[in-house]
Amino acid sequence: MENREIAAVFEEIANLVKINQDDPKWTFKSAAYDRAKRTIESCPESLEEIARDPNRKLTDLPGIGPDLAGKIKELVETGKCQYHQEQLKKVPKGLLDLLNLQGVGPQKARMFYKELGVESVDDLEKAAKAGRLRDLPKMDVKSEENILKAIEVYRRAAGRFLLSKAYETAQDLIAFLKKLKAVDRVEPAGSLRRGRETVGDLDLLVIGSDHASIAEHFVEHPRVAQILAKGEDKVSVKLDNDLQVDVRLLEPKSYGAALMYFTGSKEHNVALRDRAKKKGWKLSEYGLFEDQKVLASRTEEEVYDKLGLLWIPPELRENLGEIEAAEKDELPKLVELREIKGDLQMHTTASDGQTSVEEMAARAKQLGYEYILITDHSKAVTIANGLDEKRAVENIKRIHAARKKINGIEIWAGTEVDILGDGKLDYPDSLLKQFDIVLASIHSRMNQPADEMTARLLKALDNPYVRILGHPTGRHLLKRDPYPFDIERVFEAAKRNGVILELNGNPERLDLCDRHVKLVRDKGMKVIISTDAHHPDHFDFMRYGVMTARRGWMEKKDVLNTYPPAKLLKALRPLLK
DNA sequence: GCCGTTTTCGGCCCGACTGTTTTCAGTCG
Repeated sequence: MENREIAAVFEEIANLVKINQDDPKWTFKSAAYDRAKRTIESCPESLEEIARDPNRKLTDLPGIGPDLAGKIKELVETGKCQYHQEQLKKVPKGLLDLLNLQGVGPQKARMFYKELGVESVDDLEKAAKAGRLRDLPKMDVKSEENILKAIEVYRRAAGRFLLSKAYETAQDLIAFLKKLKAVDRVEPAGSLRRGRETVGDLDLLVIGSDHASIAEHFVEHPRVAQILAKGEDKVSVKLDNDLQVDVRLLEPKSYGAALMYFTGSKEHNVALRDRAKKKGWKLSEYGLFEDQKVLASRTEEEVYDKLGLLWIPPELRENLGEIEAAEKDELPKLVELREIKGDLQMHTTASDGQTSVEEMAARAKQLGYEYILITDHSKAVTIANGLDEKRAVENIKRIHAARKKINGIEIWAGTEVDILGDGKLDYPDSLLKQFDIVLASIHSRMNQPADEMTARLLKALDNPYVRILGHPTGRHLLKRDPYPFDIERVFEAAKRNGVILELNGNPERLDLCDRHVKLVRDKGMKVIISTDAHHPDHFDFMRYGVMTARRGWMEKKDVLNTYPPAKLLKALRPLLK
C-alpha cells in the first residue's frame, strides 16, 4: 500500500471523527490524525517497507504513536482499518464533502444530518432552496443564503488558481497600488509568497500613511468585480476571474509579525507559536510578546532571531523540518533565479514551437543564458508535428548552422524523443547518438496500470543515449493527475544510470512537484529546471520552476543548469569526453 | 491520539469575525 493511500484513509478518519464526535477529546483526536496524514504524505520512504522491517519503528515518525503505528500496520497487512470502517458506518460518506463548504464546519454538518437527514452537498442545496435550514438553531434566512453561495463556490473548480496566474495578477495589483503616494510598501503573502503550485486567494500586505484612501484607490482597479468587505484594516474583493484578493493595511511596527502570520503556512505558524509558548512568550500577527512587552515585531528577521532561529525562506515554511534546520544553522542556501545559466527544453517551428532557433537563441542571450538545448518532438507525437528520422537529421543540421552563426551562446541540438507504450524510444539508437543531448518523455497512453508504466519508464531509462527524463509524472495541474508508477524504483534507476530528472517549469505542469524534488535531493540526485518553451516569452516560466525547486530545498549545486556549459556537459554525459 | 527540561497526565496556537451573541459558539486563516 502506498503512502498516499494510507494518508487518504487517515484524512478521512480525521474528518469522520470531527463529525461523529463520539470521543470527548474529538478535536484533538482529529488533529492527531490530520498531523499523521501530513507526516505520511511528506515521508520520502515507503511506510509499507518500514512497517515490514523488524529493525525499524513507525513510532519514530513525528505524530505517529503506538495506536497509529498499529493502524498503519493493519492497513499494510489487510488493506483495511477496522476503526475507519466503524466510523464510516456512522454517517453517510457524502457528508464529508460538507466540510469543504465555506462557513460549514463539523458542528453544522452534524446538525444538518441529524435534524434534516442531509447526506450530501446536493441534499443540503435542496434543503436550503426549500427554506428548511432557516428554522434550525443559530440559522436564519441570511445564513441559508450563505450556504447556497458556499455551494456555488465549491462547485466552481474548487477555486484554485495556477501559481503563474496568481503571480501575474499580484504584479499588476502591486503596480497599481504603488501609483498612490500614500503607499510605502506592498508585498504578497500567503501561498503565493511560499511559491505553492496553486493559490486559493491573494494576500497583499500594505504599509501606507492613509488607509482609507488606499482602500478607496484599490477598489477602483478595473479588474475588481465585487467588493466583499472594505474596512479600516482590510479590503476584500473578487476580481473578474473570481480570484479573491485580500489587501491588509498594516502598521510598520508590527509588519514583520504580520508578514509571517499571513505568509504561513498554518503548520509553520502553529509550530512557531508552540515554540514561543515553551519560552513563556506569545506569538501573534502583532508580534512576539512577553506578557504585555513586545520582544520583536518590526521585521521577520527580528522575530525569528528572538525565537533562536535563522530567517527562514518562505518556500520552506511548511513545518517539514525547516524550523529544526534554522535552529541548527543547517538551512540550505536555496537556488536563485539569477543563478540559472541556460534552458534545456524548448521547441521551434520545426515541431510545435512558434518561432525559429535563431529567435529563441536571441531571447536566451538577452536573459544572459550561456546555452540552450533545442528539443523538438519525435514522430509519434503527431499532434505536435513531431519529426520523422529524415526531418530530425535536417533539424540537427539547421541547429548546428545556427550555432555557427550566433556568437555568445551555445546552441545544442537535442530532441524530446517519445517514450512509446512499451518503453521503446521513437528513434533508433543510430539517430539518437547524433544529438548532443537526448531528452525522453511520455505523451501517450497515460492510463496504463502502474506496473506497466513503471516497466515502461525503466526500459526507457536503460537506453544509454537518454540523458534527461522530461516532465517525469505527466500531470497537468487542476486537470490531470500524474500517471501512476513506482516513483522510488524509477528515481533509483535514473540515479544508477546517471539520467537527470527534469523539473518542468511550465506553470501547468511544475513536474516534478515540490515533494518529489525534495525526494530527489534527499537521494543526493540533481535536477534540471526547464521551461518547455514554445515561444520566447515562455522562458519566463523559469521563475516558477525555481520556486518549486526552492520548495524542494534545492541549492545551486543541486540544479545542473546553474553550471557553466563545459561542466554541465561533463555532468550530463559522464561517459563522453 | 500524541507528547514530555512542566514526562505517564493533562495539555494540545491565537485572534478576528459572524451571527442575534448581551457573553458566546462556531468557523476561518
